[in-house]
Amino acid sequence: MIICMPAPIGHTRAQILEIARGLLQTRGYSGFSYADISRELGIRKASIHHHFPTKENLGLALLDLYHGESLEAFRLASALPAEQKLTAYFQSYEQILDFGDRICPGGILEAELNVLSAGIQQKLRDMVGEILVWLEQTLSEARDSGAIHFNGDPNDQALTILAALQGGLQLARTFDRERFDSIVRQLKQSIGMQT
Amino acid sequence: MIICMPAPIGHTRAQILEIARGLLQTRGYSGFSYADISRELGIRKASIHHHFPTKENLGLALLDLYHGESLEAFRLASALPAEQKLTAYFQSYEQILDFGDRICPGGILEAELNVLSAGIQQKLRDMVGEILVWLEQTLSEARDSGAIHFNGDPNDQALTILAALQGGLQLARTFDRERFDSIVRQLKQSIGMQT
DNA sequence: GTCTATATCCGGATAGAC
DNA sequence: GTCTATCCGGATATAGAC
Repeated sequence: MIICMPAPIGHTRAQILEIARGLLQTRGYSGFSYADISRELGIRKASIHHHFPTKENLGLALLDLYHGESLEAFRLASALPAEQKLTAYFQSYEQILDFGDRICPGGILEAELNVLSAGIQQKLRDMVGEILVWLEQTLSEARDSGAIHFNGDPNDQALTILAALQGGLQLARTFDRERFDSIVRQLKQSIGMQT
Repeated sequence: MIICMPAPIGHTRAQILEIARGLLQTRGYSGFSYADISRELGIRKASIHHHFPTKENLGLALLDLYHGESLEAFRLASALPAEQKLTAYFQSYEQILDFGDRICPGGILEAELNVLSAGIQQKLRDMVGEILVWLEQTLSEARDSGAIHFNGDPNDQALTILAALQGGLQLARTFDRERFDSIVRQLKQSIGMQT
């Protein structure tokens, strides 16, 4: 006897977020629509509005998702020595390229900043700000332990690395993946990290 | 006796391009419309279509404008010693921030790559590709002359610097200008360039 | 070169039946 | 939770008068 399996609670919501994430990272915030999600998921636009009444709701939920994943990654890395934390950090950007046409969500939202609602802008700032703090602390920690070497302010280093990775993904998609590998190689070398 | 002064030939066209440039760099390609230009310039949308029949025409013309300015900057710098060429290059990014809310056109178009027509994508690649070649050559030249010092491939350095400046403008607009100054300081230090 | 007027399409959003 | 149907506004684009 076969019992009809109801979809898990929140399953559709999660699917919408997964599809929207891909669209955001490939086409940008103003570059995707409810119709795009509808087509990919096979349900009507109105059904998507049931889960996310407005596009701003959807955008904020996406940022919550990214933020949660970011915190989880920091938690998982927290037990590792600082140098391995940095390795994992670089890898997280490399993985974005494995999905083909994606770039990092922070980069695309920063590029579109002025067309985003104030609420989304603020969440973006909060999230990227946290990543910068984590990176700065991790760079300090790694330098103190002797695992890496650089002169100057760890804050400057963190900003430069984040900016270069973010811009690097954009360049890689415009040209080819090798350009991103070059940038990672160069960044690691500049802080004396073995590749 | 006052004679009515006709607008110079091509004057309106130039004004449209100037306004569109500002809109592109603040709101992105899909973030601005003919209505925005119409409002700022004080002529009707249909009149703008007379000068640029389609938005793709306008986008291509903007890229031609940027490309021409880039070539002119290289020409002007060509007589300078390599270190001063690099100084001028960094300054050209700093100047973008003086306009307030702008970021670099290459960065924003790369972020929006997948919503651009094939023609615009190609022109973008051509232009950014030329800048990367110029930067790589200038870095080699400056290193050979002893003005700067770095290990590794000048191609990797050029990519990293371009990516960091591009990403740096996006970060600066999201947070504050000081972050961009930090990145420039860090980049200069990493190639042993005095600030 | 600029205008009015209009066509067409698309995006976000809502009402109400099932 | 999903559907059909519909609204509204905005965006690109065209026709044709001045």
